Amino acid sequence: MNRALNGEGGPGPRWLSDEEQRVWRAYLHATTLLEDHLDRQLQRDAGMPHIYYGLLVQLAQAPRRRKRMTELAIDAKITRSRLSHAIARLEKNGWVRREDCPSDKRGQNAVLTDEGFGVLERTAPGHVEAVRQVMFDRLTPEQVMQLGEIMQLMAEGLQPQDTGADLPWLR
Amino acid sequence: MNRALNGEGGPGPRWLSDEEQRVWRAYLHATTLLEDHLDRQLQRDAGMPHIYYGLLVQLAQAPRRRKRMTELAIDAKITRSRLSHAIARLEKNGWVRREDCPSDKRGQNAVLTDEGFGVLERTAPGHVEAVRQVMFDRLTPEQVMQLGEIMQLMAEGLQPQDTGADLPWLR
DNA sequence: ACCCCATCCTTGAAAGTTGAACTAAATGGG
DNA sequence: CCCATTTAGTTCAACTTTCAAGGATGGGGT
Repeated sequence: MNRALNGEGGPGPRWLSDEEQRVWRAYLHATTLLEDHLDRQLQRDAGMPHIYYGLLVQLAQAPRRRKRMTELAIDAKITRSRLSHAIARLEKNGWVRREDCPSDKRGQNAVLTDEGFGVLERTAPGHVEAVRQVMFDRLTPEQVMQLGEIMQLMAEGLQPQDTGADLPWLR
Repeated sequence: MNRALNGEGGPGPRWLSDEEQRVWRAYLHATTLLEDHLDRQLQRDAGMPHIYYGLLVQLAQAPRRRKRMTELAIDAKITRSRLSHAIARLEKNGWVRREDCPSDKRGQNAVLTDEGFGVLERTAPGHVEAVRQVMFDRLTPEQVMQLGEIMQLMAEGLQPQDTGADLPWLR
């Protein structure tokens, strides 16, 4: 990441060009500021961090406002462990409750309560406005499209996948 | 964020269009996957999370490999409190040490040790490679340029600034 | 000199996250 | 039917982050 660290003469790492460094820094700068901004906005207006809010949104969109824990974890891109803690907290708030899964006795459903839905109804407009102010009100429609494509491409390189090393069926 | 939450008839919140929702989700998806990816990569290869690595990079780039705590906190976009804890941890690792600021007895400099610099030398290539694989190897030069501009614009809407409310000189 | 207040940084407790270990239940081949 | 394996979810300990409070120094006005 830093040219000053380059001190050898081999084929060496492919350092970033000045332009690439500039873009990478802009990316880090913007994404961290935005995440901090949304975390504060939601902590203030909804009493929970962004990721917890996202869990409620997922549940609100799910059929019958409920979802299996593992599925929810995958959709929200968090570990099952983290989800366990998060749901425990949301349960204390009365916004979510747990429910045994009828078809699989190991399973749990997280269910959005009416109170939880109410919180979303009250806070979603402010949240959307915050997102809009930072992203969509500042970009041209063309840039929005470009951003969508770029993020799509980056995500494709990050799909939870094997590293390619040490796969049993390759040994 | 969710049309299903819209239940009133007033002027109402400006919900996101389908296209905007798609882009927003792609953004969240890609940025969280990337941050997780880099955190794991660095935790594995360098024994610290991405943000701590960033602190070492800042110090490596600073004159005499040292920086005032507050300045470092601002550059790394974290609170002073968080920085205090982080530097304490890096100090335990022997990668950073604290130094009283000669000109201001309240001040502290964080100084990158030779060991800390060594860690960077060893791990920077792998980190750059990780960044490259996800971002620069997957985007066209034009997309890289577009991303830079977009991130620049978004950051401008997020500069640590007043909310516009309760400014003393407006009362 | 003195006082007031801003700035610099740290601290401690509470909240959140992580990764590994663990329990329970489902699954599938002998 | 049995046992080994896999899957679902929780729990524990270690670590990180946040928030509010606090101690110390600097600086400007009087």
